[in-house]
Amino acid sequence: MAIEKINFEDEKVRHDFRHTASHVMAQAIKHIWPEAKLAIGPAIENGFYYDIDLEHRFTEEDFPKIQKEMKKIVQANYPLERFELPRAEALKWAEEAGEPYKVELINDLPEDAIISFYKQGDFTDLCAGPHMPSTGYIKAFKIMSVAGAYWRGDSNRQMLQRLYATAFPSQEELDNYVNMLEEAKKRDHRKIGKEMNLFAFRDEAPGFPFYLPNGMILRNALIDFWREIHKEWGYVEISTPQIMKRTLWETSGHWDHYKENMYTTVIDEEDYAIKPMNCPGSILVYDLEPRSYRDLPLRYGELGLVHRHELSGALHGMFRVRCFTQDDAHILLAKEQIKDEVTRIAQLFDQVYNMFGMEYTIFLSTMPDDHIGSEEDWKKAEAALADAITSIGKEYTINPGDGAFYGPKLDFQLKDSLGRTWQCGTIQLDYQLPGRFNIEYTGSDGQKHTPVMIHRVVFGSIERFIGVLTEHTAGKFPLWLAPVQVKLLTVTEKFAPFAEEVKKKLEEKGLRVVLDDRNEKLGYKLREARNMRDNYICVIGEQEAENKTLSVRSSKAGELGTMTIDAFIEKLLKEIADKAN
RNA sequence: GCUGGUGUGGCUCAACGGUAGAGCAGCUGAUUUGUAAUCAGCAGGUUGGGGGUUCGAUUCCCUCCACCAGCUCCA
Repeated sequence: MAIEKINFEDEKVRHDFRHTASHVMAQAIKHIWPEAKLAIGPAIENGFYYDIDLEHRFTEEDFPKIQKEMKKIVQANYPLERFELPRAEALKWAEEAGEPYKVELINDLPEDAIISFYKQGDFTDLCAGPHMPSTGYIKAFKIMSVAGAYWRGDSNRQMLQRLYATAFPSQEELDNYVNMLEEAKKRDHRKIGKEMNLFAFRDEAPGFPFYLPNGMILRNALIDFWREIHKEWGYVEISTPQIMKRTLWETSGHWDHYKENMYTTVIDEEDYAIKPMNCPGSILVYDLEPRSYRDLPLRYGELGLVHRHELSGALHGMFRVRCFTQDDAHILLAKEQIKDEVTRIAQLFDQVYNMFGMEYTIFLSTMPDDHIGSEEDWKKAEAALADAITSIGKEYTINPGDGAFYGPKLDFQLKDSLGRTWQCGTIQLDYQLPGRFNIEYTGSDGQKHTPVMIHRVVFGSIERFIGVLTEHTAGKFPLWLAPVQVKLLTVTEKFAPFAEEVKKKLEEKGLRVVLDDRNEKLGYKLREARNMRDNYICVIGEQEAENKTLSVRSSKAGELGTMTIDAFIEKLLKEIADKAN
């Protein structure tokens, strides 16, 4: 069977290709361990996997053996033959093949379903398809890892083991992919955070980050910017308590719906909870005085520190922590104002994300099955969100039924420099909370009305955003965020006095400068500064001291040659003012 | 929380039943150096915590903790 050229750019082709590869892996496994019970083997974003029972425990040592067998199957170039069976016969097949998971899958198919199989050589698998015409297409593949997974994604059901792998039409493409993974590993924010002294974790506080001096500079710069831009867009800033009474959380519904994730305490024999979300606090502030339609929309910004008891296995550096600061805002407004307000928020988001040089995609999550409120209100709200996005010329993808029980939402996924995506911003409409707290405003008609609430975050959380930025920039932060903006290196100790002078001059302009005048060779100090990703490195020696200049090197642009101190300052101040990447 | 893996000085790693070793970082001394590691010396560890097996445990077993890869969940 001839192998034709395929268009791997096409998502559908990629899917069929990797789906076929998963069958090749399954066949190889059955060759080596005929007793292995197969569950499912779908194509995923960067490859494919197959879930298998725990009878034979796979380890990395098995990978070469499986890959060798896969190679044989690929070389045999078996055609993939599709055939269909009626339900009873399909069940008989699965039982005779000794595949209990397949039996369950067939049983769960609708009565009238067409049950299809794919056969390649001596291996047949239940599968909807489609596939490549033959196994020979799978030129390059690699088993990546083995991990646990629940049967049918249900944590109450038995554990299976999942073999992750990837496949490409050529060895070169596989190599590129593996290189990308290595690059991603080098950018791991946990590693960079340690190297650059940004943040730390300790066994004494799992999931609770410590900010180190350098990380604090970055964090504060980010927060200063956040305050600036929110002031521009008409927000006022508030701060609400960390700990509030149980009764409040009962009113808000968190005590019923979110208790597992809440830290609680007892004060004077009364139950209290540490806030997992900021919204009830904002409501209490709103409710301090009577409100008029003239006050709306009322935009309460809050850098709220929240605590959530996340499962220990879910913790992941700064991406997933147990206490974090949301760059939150709660906007109280009239129903009619939703579209305009969401448009404004989306514009603010756009401004922020563009500034960091990050592209993003928007998802609209619609009404879930367990929703509250009328279907009509939901439809209107979803339409308002959708309109807001199209009105600023953006597109969105619908995630059906993925909204929160209290309202639909827009999620903003940022794309980093390696093409990975991160959920950061979200805009959630909430029809529920204002009613639960009985807050209202007086309309122009003199009647009382219940406002709608919008919850929204731009960064998501300061912690996650710092993690994303670290990986996006590989630690070479934009100058305005960089902990060390300028590192001065003396060639010998003789030039320390001039270096001190330079340092003072730069610091007077508000620049963050570190002077390294240790008695070490220049190459040594330079290497250290580069490893620390210090933004601008200036060498100060005989030449420079004599001419009052600096020899400048940028971590992003490389050697910049010699320039006067004033020219250097001007360049940096402009870069900071522009918030350039 | 579940499955699997890992845990050795500040960092990166070695030894794997028989008194724990290296490089870097640190300290001291010499060197005064021009764009990615100058040389020498010194110091630093009850091998994550607890328990067990053994004449003897970093090594084997149990348990707890933390981390890593996933699952589930999510900012």
